[in-house]
Amino acid sequence: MDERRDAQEAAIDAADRLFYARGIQAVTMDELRSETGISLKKLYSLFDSKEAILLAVLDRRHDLWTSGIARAADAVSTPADKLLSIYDFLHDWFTDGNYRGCGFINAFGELGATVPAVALAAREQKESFQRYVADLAEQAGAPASLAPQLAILAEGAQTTAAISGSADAARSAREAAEILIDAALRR
Amino acid sequence: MDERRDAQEAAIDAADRLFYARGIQAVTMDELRSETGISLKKLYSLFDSKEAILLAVLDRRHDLWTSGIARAADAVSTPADKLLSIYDFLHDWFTDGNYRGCGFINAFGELGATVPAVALAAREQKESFQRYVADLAEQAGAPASLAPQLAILAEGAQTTAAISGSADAARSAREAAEILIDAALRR
DNA sequence: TAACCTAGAGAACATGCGTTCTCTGCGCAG
DNA sequence: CTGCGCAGAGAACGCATGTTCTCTAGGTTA
Repeated sequence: MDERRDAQEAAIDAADRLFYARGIQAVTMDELRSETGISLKKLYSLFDSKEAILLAVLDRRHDLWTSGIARAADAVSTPADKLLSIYDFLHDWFTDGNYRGCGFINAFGELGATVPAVALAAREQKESFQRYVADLAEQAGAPASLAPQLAILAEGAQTTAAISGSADAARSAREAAEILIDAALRR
Repeated sequence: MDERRDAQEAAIDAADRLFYARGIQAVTMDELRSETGISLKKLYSLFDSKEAILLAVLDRRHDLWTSGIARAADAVSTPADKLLSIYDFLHDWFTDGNYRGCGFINAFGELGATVPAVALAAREQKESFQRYVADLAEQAGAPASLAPQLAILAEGAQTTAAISGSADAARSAREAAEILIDAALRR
């Protein structure tokens, strides 16, 4: 009987879409009900609270991000190319039409100060990404200073693309990353 | 009789502090009243709505940002050093204890999708910064590709510092900027 | 077939919030 | 000194929202 899981997944899916598109507090539980076709009673039997739904959404977003950059990395072979593939992944994301920034940064700005679990989820997501970049940079033989620089480029591209509405930031970040990687390996 | 202006400034000041520290929707008008000592009636005679207060807050934040980076730039002489001074300014900001990310990005994430004026204010702020960087990069004799890269580093440093709670991102961004500027001028 | 039980729908509740309304008290003119 | 007008404080309003409660319908067992 994992129709409970199915219902949870459907709710998380709809919540993710609504929260991301409009902001978390702008989405009411009633809207989530009409969007999913799941009654409020059922929603509250699947999750403890709206906050619990949000945390599940962030969890899933973390998984999607992780598998997305891993898939992009699988398409190339060297560690340096895997690092650069991050910005190609970002470019694809930016151009998908519904892009509105990093969901973790948005959630952090809106609720990070009042809901500690949200701040924690954002921190964990960013730390995990930093580790991913650091691992690849080490494999490429670069000094430890490179990884934070590349991660900052990825973060900056995300917010720049969100506010400008253009995907150009991904290209600029990739160019910058190429130069930084070159410089780090050249020495 | 510019005690009206004074009262407005005081309200904007308190609203900025509260909105920035906790998020906009987390701050009630009643809290703004008790924090400023200005009655609700008076607040609503000074501003049309809570949204109007927020827009005034963003306006002031834009002015403070602009004058802040200008002051940092005044301390050095070459265009390249002025570009690098941006990251020193960021480092000072990150270490001031109450740093919680870029106010425009936070406002954009929370309300950008539902309040068009907020999205507009964020876009204008970022465009203005991009122009500032582009002007300095041109004065330095760098190709047009440099400015977006440096702006992305600044944006990324802001979000990284916000979520990690550390000011290290400013140092990493400055190191990266030095390399990118060098590479852009060398060729 | 009948009694019981479970699960679900959505009405209801309590609270909180942006905004408005009313009443008080002070200053000033006559 | 008295009556008038105005600014301001904060109580009140109406609405929206997260959460809970009740009532119904369908299925299962004896």
